Amino acid sequence: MKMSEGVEWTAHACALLAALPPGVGLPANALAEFHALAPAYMAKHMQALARAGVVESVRGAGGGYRLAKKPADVTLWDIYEAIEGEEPAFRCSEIRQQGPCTGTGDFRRPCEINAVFGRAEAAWKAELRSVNLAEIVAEVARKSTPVKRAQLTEWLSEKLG
Amino acid sequence: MKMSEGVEWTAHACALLAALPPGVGLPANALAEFHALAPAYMAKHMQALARAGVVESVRGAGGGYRLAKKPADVTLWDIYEAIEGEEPAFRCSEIRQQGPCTGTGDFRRPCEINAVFGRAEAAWKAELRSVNLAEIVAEVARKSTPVKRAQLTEWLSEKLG
DNA sequence: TCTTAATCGGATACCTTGTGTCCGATATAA
DNA sequence: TTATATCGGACACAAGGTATCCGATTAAGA
Repeated sequence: MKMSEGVEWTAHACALLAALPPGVGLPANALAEFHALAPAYMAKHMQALARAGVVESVRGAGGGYRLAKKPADVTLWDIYEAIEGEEPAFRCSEIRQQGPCTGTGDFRRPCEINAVFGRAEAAWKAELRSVNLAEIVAEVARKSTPVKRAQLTEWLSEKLG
Repeated sequence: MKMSEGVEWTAHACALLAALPPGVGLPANALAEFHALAPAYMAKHMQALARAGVVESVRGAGGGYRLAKKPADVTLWDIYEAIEGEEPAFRCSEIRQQGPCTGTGDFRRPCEINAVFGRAEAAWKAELRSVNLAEIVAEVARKSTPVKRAQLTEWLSEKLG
């Protein structure tokens, strides 16, 4: 079971956007360049985030992507869901209702195996919902260094004009 | 992010094996037939379970697959891991170390985004490890009906000779 | 106002991974 | 010893993720 690497890409991109002043954004090209990623593919992923309402897109020169909400209101779950979609990883196809021993066909009680996987995914989702972009930005900043901070300021001033 | 349906197939197959007397097994054909699944594909998945040590295989006439441990000692996580492998769904490729703002190259502190996804997967895994086959069998039996139980007995006596 | 350049958005090709099947290897039972 | 049942891995096929390009749209500047 592999998660799309688009989740990693966009999570880092959103962390960068969350570090900018409110309302300020960056074009997809810059977001890709910041982590040395394929620009066209990053652009595709940012589209998905825009469709999901995590970011807003601004077309034309000087445009780009900016967060659609406050950093504190965007969780890693929002980003995951934007890229991977709403369907759960485990899909119960009710195979218990197939085969020679299905009896009278009364299957109103939920499938136990599906129930367990459902609880597991709920726990997973809860963990992702518990962390928002503001917290991530704060944590990343805490781990940073003066040199890196200076490089970021320099790079941003170049990109934002 | 989609989980292989082999997880669902083998989870149900193991639940069936867990309901049999200790040491007794069934061939892959029978396990597939019980839920009306593709026999060849079910056989392939059972191979993976055997490699992982969840079940034991017995070749030749009268052979098949049987649980390698007591039902209470096999969790849904064991089955998941046998089919999907050990790698986590989220793979951090350390893109934070790429790009124009990587500074001095000091990245001893873990990547925050990776850390959150790691916690989420740990919670997910813990939930799957908390349920074993004995509990599933008991729960399924509780939800069953006299008609189904009779059909199962009939079917098993035919398969086990 | 018009032109130019920048940027997003969807359509398109490619490649990896999961899905599914078949046949040979092996061991049991007769 | 033979025939049969069963596993195990090698082999095709399909789907979804990866990656790119080009047209549509909009802002900035002349």
